[in-house]
Amino acid sequence: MKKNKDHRTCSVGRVLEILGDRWTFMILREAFFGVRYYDQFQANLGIASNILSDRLKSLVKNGILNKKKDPEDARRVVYRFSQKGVELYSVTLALMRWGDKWLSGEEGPPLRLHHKTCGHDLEPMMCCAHCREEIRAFDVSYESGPGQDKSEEEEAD
Amino acid sequence: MKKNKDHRTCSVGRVLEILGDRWTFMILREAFFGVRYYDQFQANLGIASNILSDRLKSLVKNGILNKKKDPEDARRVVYRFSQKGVELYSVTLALMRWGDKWLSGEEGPPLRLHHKTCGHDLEPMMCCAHCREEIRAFDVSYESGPGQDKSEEEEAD
DNA sequence: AAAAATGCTTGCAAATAGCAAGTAAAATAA
DNA sequence: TTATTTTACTTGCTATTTGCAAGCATTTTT
Repeated sequence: MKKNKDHRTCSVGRVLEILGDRWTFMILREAFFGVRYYDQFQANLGIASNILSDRLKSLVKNGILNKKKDPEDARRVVYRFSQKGVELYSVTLALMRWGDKWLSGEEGPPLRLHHKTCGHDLEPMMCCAHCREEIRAFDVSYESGPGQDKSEEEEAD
Repeated sequence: MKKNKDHRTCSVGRVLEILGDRWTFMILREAFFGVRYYDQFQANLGIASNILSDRLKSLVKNGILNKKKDPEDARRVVYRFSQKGVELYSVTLALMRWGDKWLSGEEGPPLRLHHKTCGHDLEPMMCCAHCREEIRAFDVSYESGPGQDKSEEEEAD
């Protein structure tokens, strides 16, 4: 991808530079389902091995996955989430929830989630940490934060 | 992308078939910031015009954006979110929140969000709609749902 | 009537992904 | 102890996708 101008800098652009391709997030999804080894990723996803290798390297480089030798079998390499990586779970849930609602056919969603914490079926929801109300797009306004690049800033439209 | 085997079918794979490329989600981010016209998307993102055209078509085809002529200027085409599309806001927030936390430098996040509903700064959080607790990966368990493809189902690992 | 704005399309070059084969290190089987 | 298999890759080539520059058809402004 050409480096985008990302005029109105926000973190979404930065994240998508790491995760915004056709495979990276699928790899993470597998990892959230417990996959840890190269051959499992390959078998479950049907991804070309050079691409898988490249994406795993990128995820490790970006501190999302940690790579280490399996102490039980030195041929094996174990890929595990770092704290940074495991916190992408909210993105996974947001994607899954939207897909369950809008892309499932008559049959309903392919997977059911259960919230062990409260014992109920899990319906993930993006809420305000302060008031715990569900967040809708038109309830949010934006101001430039401390990390905004002033040289590129412009009026709201 | 080669059609992936998506062995353990879940909605994330379906969603990423629509949104999982280098540009589609950036286009949606711009739309969440109020962009409605072709030339604005192009100027803000620096995307090639053939690719932008292709992605907008795909978003319209998938019912995420609606396309209509601007009644005030017949040259202009207005792209607006459908309900299906606007509900991708939770994904946008999840990405932004993670990027703010993990990819901002010393300076802090580039954008500050304000929750008009409660009047406080917005810290988006993925929570359980039932108990309103924050969801963490290891608090969730999975069962196959009604839409699971039985022919491909396998034991948990 | 001519020029400019807008939203595209087209053709070609460059970058990226996919496929099949090969390799190196470690484990297991003969 | 050697041969075979497993695992995690790499390499070289082909196919697909993206980027760039130019062009085009409406509609609006001058």
